[in-house]
Amino acid sequence: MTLDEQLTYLIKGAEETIRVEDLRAKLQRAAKTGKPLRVKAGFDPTAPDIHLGHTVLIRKLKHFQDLGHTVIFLIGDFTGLIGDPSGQNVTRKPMTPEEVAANAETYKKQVYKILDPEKTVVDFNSRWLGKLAGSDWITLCSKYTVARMLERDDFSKRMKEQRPIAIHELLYPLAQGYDSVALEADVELGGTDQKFNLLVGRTLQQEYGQEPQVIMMMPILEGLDGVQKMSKSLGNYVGLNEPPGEMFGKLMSISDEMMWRYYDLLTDLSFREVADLKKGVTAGTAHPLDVKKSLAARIIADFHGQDAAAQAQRDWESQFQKKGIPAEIRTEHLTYFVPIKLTAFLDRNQLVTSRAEATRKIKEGAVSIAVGDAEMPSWERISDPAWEFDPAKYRDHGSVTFRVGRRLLKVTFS
RNA sequence: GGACAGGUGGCCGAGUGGCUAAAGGCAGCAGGCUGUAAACCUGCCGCUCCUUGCGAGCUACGGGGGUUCGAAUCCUCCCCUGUCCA
Repeated sequence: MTLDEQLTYLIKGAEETIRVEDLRAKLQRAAKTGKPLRVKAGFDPTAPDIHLGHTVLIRKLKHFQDLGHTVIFLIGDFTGLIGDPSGQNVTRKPMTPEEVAANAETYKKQVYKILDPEKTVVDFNSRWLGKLAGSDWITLCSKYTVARMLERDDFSKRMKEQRPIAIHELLYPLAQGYDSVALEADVELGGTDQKFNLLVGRTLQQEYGQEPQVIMMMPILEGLDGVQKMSKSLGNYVGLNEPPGEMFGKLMSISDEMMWRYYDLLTDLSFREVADLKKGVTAGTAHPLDVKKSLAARIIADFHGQDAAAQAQRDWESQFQKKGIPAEIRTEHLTYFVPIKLTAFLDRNQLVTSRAEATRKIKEGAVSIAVGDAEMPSWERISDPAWEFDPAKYRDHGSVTFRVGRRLLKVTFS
C-alpha cells in the first residue's frame, strides 16, 4: 500500500483523528526507519467481558497491526482504582495481582479472536503508575491546570449541576495521559467519549519532552436499544463470549435503523456495499428482516465461525418464526409430584421475580404452557392466578413447557 | 468554622399532617399489531397471603429519636451533597 492508501485505510471509520497530518508524518517515518508505530488503547480491568461495542475499536487496532505496527493492549489496572469519572465518586478496591492476571487472561481469550496473539503486546499501567513516588505525582499534577481539567465535559457538567466531584477523579485523565508518556505511544485509540483523556496524553507527552501522540476517536456503538451506548451495565450489549444463538436473538432485536450502523461499524463490508443493501430495502427488493438476518450471521461468523452462524440462524427461524420450542432450553427435572400453586412455581424457577409478579403476569395473559416436545406446540394460556400445577397430570407426556412472555422453562419428569 | 439550599420508588421529578404504595415522565415487563424490529394502542410496574377482591397484612420517602388518633409531610439530633462567606 502506498502511504496515502495506508492513511485512508486507517482513518476510515474513525470519527475524528488529531491530527491526520501528524499520522501521515509518523507513518512516513516508520516506513523510512523500519520502526513500527506504537499504537495504544486502554481497557478497564474490571470488565473483562468484551462486547461488540469494544470491537469497533479493536477492529481498528487490527488495521494498524495488519500494517505491521505494534499494538499495545493496555489494561488499566492502576487507573481502575480511580475509575473513569462518571459521577460515581468512588475509589475502587484494589484488585489482587491474581484477579488482574485472571482478568487479563479473559481479555486475551476474547481479544485474540480479532487481534493476532503473536503481534499483540499486553501491558498493565500499574507497572509504571504504581511506582510513581508522591513527588512524581506532584510533578505530574503540576503539568495541568484546574481550569483546563474542568473543561472536561463530564466535570463542567457536574459543576454546573452542582453535583460532587471528588479530587481523585481529576487524577484519572492525568494517569491515563501519563500512560502515553511511559509507553512513548505514537498513536492512541479511544472512543469519542475519551477525547479529553486522549488530548491530555498529547499535552503531557509534550511536557515530558516527547512528540505528541496521534489520537483517533472511534464512534461509540449504540446498544440494542439503539439509543444509549452499548455497555454491560446498561444490559444492552452483545458479549463476544455469548453463544451464537444468544447473539442471533439479540442482534435481531435491533431496530431497522440501527442495523445500518451495525453494518458500518461491525462488518468489513465497504460503505458502497452497505449503500447497495440499503438501496435494495428502500426499493422493496430486499426485506429488512432478511438483511438483518444476514447481518447477524455475518457478525456471529467472526467469532464462532460460518457453521455456527448458519446453525444459529436456523434455530432462530424455527424458534420464533415457526413459534417452536427451542432445542436448547433451560430445563428443570422434577422428582416430586406434589401439586403446587402456579404462582409459587414460576417464582421458584425464576420465571418471575416474585409471586406478586406471577399473579400479575397470569392476569395479563402472559403465562401459558405446552405439553410435550411437539414441533408445533399448542400453547394453552393460563389465566387463573389460583391455578395449580399438578406434575402427576403431565407425567405421561414426558415434559411440559412453561412460558412467561419470552421466558421459557421446560420441565421433565422421572 | 458560619449562612443558605437540598436528600422521595431503577432514574428524573410532584407532593408540606389523613382522600398516598406516594402525581407525571423515562426505563422495564406483558398483551395487541408485526418481521420476537421500530412506531403505535392497551394493561402492569414494593412484598406476602388467600376466599384473586374497587381483598387483607407488611414494608417504604437519607439515618435515629420524638409530637400526633394519624407523618414523606411537624420537631430534634446525626449523616450526605451543593452554593456563598471565612
